[in-house]
Amino acid sequence: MAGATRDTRQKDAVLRAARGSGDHPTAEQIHATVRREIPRISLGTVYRNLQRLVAEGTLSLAPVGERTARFDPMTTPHDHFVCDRCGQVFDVMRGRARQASVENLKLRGFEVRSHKLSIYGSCPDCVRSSRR
Amino acid sequence: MAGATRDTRQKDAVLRAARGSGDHPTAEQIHATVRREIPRISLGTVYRNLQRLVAEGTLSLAPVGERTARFDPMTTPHDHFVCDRCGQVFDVMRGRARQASVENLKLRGFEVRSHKLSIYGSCPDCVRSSRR
DNA sequence: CTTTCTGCAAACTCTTTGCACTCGT
DNA sequence: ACGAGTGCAAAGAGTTTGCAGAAAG
Repeated sequence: MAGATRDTRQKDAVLRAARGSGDHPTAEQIHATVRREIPRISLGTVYRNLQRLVAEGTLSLAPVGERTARFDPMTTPHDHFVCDRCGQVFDVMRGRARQASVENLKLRGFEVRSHKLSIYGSCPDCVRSSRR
Repeated sequence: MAGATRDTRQKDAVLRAARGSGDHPTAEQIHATVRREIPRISLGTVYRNLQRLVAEGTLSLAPVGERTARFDPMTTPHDHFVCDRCGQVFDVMRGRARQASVENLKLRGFEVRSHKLSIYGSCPDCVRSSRR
């Protein structure tokens, strides 16, 4: 499942930029970084490679509720804290209960105001029609 | 806090359309609905009123990870299930533990594949600088 | 060699905004 | 009357795409 797309200089540079950011960069930020290495790389190419990397599971999308997509180099399951003021996104270790994550953040000096949980999968109707 | 903005025919119609949809409609869908009542209403006006209603807490934003915003007439805290196949968004009652919500959905015939938790608030740095 | 990827620029989608006018209070 | 809201059309941000040429396997 890993080698579905070709290995290009651009794709490699995009992945390294995403991983090296130590953050949850936008496509623009990744483009800016990669340009230092490949000055003529286009934003379109960055987007195409980000898509491939997400499809391959090498990157994931951070669920910040903004208009701009943010890419996440950490692919193991974890949660996120989004700061309302400065916009920074922090990784949060995942516990079984929501309450645990929240308490832990508070102890570390975060002020928690709200949270959103989205669950993904197939609804009963779609499960049924796929079995037919 | 409720009467910050004026009460117009358009705003009222937008709210009724969002509530009457029985779903998590997009701005376009709301526009289409309201047009049956106010044919000359513009999409810009729909957006402006949706913004006001969200700011007033009368509507909220459903955190589906799509590009298009979806508005949610239910303003009491709850979670969401998003079907990967048909795109429908379901409301999920909120329990203390994530596990509880997930188990409950499975019992009701949903197939759960993943979930995303985003926590919002202020990070330690911003908390500190706001107290100064 | 063939197929996929690239750079470029144009197109697209969703949302916001400036303006002159209208309506709520 | 005055300020906030409206319709319209144009602009904006973020992302996608068609194409001719370049590069990977």
